[in-house]
Amino acid sequence: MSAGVPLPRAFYERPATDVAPDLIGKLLVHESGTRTAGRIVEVEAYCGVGDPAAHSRRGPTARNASMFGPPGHLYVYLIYGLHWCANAVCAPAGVGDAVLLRALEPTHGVRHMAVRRRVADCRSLCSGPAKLTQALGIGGEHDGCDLTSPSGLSICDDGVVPSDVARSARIGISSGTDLLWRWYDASSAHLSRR
DNA sequence: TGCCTGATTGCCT
DNA sequence: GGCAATCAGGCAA
Repeated sequence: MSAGVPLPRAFYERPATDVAPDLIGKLLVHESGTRTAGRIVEVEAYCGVGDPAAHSRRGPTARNASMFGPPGHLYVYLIYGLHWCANAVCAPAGVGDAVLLRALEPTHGVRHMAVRRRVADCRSLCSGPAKLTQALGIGGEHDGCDLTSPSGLSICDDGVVPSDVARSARIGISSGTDLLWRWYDASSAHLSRR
């Protein structure tokens, strides 16, 4: 089963609100001896300075540096002291746009994901932003890695087109909830749903 | 220097 | 449904 080819950097060099809906249906792939991958079924856009809910709203810091770096790279951060979350950096360097990957439908290495997650239910493997990073073995060491290279972490297009993309307000934030910047595949059984 | 909060999850009642 | 786990960034003193 092919995982397709990595998306080119030009794909990411647009506002996060344009990139986010186009990421639904793509594959997040991690080549680390064994391949683990999943189809993206839920994302949220965070738009740099001006977005009250974005980490980048107050400009670059040591933590969010990669969010202000060139597009097509990964921004990984630690939340609540114990959970890693992964974002695809968008727009030209210096803007601070990123798309949070919130849920995947497991496609490759499901058994390996189950071991990392310590759960058997397929729907619990990647149905949340911190769950998918644990399932794919993503951590702080992957902050800033290039998603357009086929080795390591990448986001690929295998030609599959999502059938039913819907949008809503973002989840888990206290401001900016009036913006409909969450996109998801309404036909998927692997959403984070809360 | 110290306190508070957070793009979450999972266990307990 | 409620809440603890656990820590770095951001801001007040």
